[in-house]
Amino acid sequence: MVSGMDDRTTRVLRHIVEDYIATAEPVGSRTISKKMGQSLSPATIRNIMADLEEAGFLAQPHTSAGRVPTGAGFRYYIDHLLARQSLARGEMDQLHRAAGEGNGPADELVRQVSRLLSNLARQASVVVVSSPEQQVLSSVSLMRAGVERILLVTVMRGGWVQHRLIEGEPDLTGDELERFSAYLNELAEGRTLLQLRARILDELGKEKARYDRVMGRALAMSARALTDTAPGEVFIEGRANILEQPEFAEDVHRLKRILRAFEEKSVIFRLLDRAMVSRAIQVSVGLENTVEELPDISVVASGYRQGASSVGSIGLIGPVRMDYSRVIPLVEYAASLLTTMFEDR
Amino acid sequence: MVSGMDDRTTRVLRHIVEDYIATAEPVGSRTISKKMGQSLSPATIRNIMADLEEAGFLAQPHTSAGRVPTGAGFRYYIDHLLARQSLARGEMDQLHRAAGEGNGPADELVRQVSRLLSNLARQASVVVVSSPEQQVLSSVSLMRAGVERILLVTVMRGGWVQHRLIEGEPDLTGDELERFSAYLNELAEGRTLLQLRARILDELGKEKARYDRVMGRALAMSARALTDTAPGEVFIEGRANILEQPEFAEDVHRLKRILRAFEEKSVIFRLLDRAMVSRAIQVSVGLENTVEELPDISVVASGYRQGASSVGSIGLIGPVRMDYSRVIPLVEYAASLLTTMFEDR
DNA sequence: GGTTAGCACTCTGCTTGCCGGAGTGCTAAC
DNA sequence: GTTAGCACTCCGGCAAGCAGAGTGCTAACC
Repeated sequence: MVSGMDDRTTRVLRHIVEDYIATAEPVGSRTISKKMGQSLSPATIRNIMADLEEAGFLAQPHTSAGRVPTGAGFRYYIDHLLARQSLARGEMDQLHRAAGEGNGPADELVRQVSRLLSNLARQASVVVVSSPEQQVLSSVSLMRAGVERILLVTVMRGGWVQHRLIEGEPDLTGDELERFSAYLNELAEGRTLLQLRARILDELGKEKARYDRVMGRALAMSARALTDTAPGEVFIEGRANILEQPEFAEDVHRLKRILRAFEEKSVIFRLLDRAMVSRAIQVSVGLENTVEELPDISVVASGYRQGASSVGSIGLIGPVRMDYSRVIPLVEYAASLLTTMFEDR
Repeated sequence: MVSGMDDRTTRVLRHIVEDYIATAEPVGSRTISKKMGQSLSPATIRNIMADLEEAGFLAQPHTSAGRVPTGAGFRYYIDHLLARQSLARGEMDQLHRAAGEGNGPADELVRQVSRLLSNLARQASVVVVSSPEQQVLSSVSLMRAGVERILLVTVMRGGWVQHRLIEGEPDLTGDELERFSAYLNELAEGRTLLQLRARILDELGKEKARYDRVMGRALAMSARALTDTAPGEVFIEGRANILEQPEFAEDVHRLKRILRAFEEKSVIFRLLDRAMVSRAIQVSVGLENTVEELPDISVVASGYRQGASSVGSIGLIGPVRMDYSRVIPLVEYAASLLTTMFEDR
């Protein structure tokens, strides 16, 4: 039945969804009839609407209101009926420029792009960066950070920087730190964080035999620091855009739920993780998304890569009633932009 | 006139403000009469209220509503009538524990404390960290960060870590980087970022004479990197608490304004900078605060120090109707906690 | 002379009832 | 299969009415 809808029916569905996206109001048969050039009368449209409602694509808020697309309606629209708008030249340029301005470390880059994406789409934008464990190291350094405190700084190939504090470690001299940093760098050469850890543990066995006390201690300490894994990062920009959407502006409760979610990294991770693994853009509509607390929002997200491996994803979070035809190309472009930016890093 | 208010009048004002803080509703003469143990009849209270209104401390939303404190009313209350609640043992412990958990670099510490402060106060919490230029360096390191990219990492005494990317610099060998890092560290010893910059420029002259090309280039590069100053940081936690307050939950426009402000670092800086320089806690009520876009919010903030110098401030942002008796000690305690935490770093 | 009881007055918020508009579903005719 | 016509439903807005809360004023009280 679903796949068996005839062309006319799907055209009606498309118009309903698009009108609803534009107005946020239930749409009636009259409106659609006009929109379709009066080739069909309102009465006919009503019949078709009844069919669509039966099939689960539309719903009526109450007897004599117009129809509103259901989650399934949106889903069908996105999968089969969506006519993508191509990006305006200007928007592409803006995004490019934003990426250019993010010329600090990787997080700056990502933040700039996210911020602009959020502005262009008038939605809240989210970027997640997966834990960099699988990424290849560019360099490592041990730095003094106060009394009995040492900072282990790791820089990944893409430009991600992390630091972990090692506390309560009796002071090493500057020389020793330098010597050991150099040594660590050798070990790290071309390896991922994970591999480095293994390598260190390996080395630790040998080193012990060689009775170099300082080296031994330093190795043990690094191994320890590299064990508590950093969880990855989340950047959210344009939260205020949420209020641009009438569905949130009116309902304080929903608003509170979504703002709370923004404060929980783990929730955001769960929302975007599907996009992270897949290569194509992901659109989760309402109940489909994996987070029980937020059954009434949509997430449009796409992973970005560095070389062959996915390192994170970028996307938009908003009401189910989103302008997908515009928003999907935007997110795709932003993701591909990040991918190319990371390419030559 | 202001200072000439008799005891009875100020007691009435106090009760009105406190009742209003508790209920967010205009308060009437009857309520106050009861609250004061019926020692005065509602009619008398009404006379006093009329006086207070004339003096500018109260206002009436409309003829037959109760009274609401004005900004001036709150100000007077805070300055003269406030009975501070002492913190509950449990709250102090919680804050302590949060500080203990923030055992990563300084930003972790600050973020944890801010987050808990926000929870305890049920308001949005903000921390600003002033630009670390004036802080004393603990160590410096140059790290490879990809092709023709070098990362300059600086660690301050308090545990603040910064990194700047230097781009388009022809590659130095690992050895050269290490050698130069060591050299930079020597120069940095006990100096602030600002002083280091001066020292480098100084050295640059001499070095040129010595014809060490690598050192010269490295010095020039570092000087360049240290010139574009990082602006300091802002952490905001508990945004969702804003919605706990009826004054914001009802008025979408105000809500939007404040959420937008949260996305602009510079606005937050302006809001908290008075607290940063002063040593005592600062309470700005409504129109008093320096940011035109937000005339109807209050900021309670206090600077925290590291040793003798102020390095930032922590505070709460919320409606003018805040529970100051509770919130002021909380902020004070949080600030002093940060100060002591940074003491032994 | 300050304090208070009493009272008329005002304003809000809630409820009720009513009406027009929008939209539907059904039926019968095309 | 399509459509015109019509009865029906529901919402939103508006006005009227009413109870409740609170005030200001006046006159009496201690």
